[in-house]
Amino acid sequence: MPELPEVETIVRGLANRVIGDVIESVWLSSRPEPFRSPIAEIAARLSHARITGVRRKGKYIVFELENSYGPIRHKKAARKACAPQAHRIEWIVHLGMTGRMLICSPGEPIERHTHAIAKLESGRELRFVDPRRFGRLSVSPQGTFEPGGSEPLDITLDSFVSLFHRRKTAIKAALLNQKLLRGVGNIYADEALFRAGIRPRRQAATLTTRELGKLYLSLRQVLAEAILAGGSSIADYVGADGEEGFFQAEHRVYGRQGEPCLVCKKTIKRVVIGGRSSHYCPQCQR
DNA sequence: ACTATTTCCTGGATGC
DNA sequence: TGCATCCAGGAAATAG
Repeated sequence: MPELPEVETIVRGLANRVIGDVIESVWLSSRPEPFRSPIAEIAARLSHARITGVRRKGKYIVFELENSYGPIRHKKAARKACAPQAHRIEWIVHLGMTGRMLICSPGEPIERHTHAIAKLESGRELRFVDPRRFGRLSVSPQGTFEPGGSEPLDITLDSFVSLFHRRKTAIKAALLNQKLLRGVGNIYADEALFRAGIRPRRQAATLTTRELGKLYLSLRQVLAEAILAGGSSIADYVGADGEEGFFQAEHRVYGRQGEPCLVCKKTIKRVVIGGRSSHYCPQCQR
């Protein structure tokens, strides 16, 4: 499941290979689930667009595009604001659980569950494949796409503390809430809580400032380490190049229920919080 | 304004 | 072997 470090890895891989390339044509599947903009609009905006950048926002991949058509005309909003940057748009992709953005040569067989193919001038193809169709794909005028929440690697300690210190929910649920922090998913929430010595069920508001400080550092540390390792690859996830990250070897609690804690040897537990499996050490986490 | 629950999806694992 | 059932989970929608 691609979370912040995986998406960051994918984005870096994509940026190296598609920036400057031009989308010649686009094919979109007739299954509408992944598409969050009208199919005709996606096709029109992507076709003949030059890819000028690829960025990550939370768990979203943002392709920055320049095309020769006019601005996207959304109902009433931003009509005047569009004028000066009329040709700049963003192609937004969320990989959901099982989504992958592949760079392929045209001869490669089309995988089952391929929902979008962008043919590039360089002769390669960008393919969006997603068996479970939890992934999302849309286009929007540049600068208008703004998922809620703060980037965990940019937020200050003070802002981080103020996000959580009054929350009534379990800290695990709060970490997964994308309106607070964006990009943190199940794996890194569990790993950060383990490193901080905090049980996932603890109500956020009961955490001391000291504990929140520890969590802040733990989260940033685990995300940074995972990015350096190229992300985790579990079952469905493979990077843009098709290579796998290797951070999963560093997981200390995620998926290790029943196994001994690497620190104290107590058995790692698995519980469900807010419908999400949560893994923790009953000895090291309080 | 929050919080909790449900929904969407398929393939792999499990059990009989 | 075959078939049914369960489970994984991000985020939007819905309900409380």
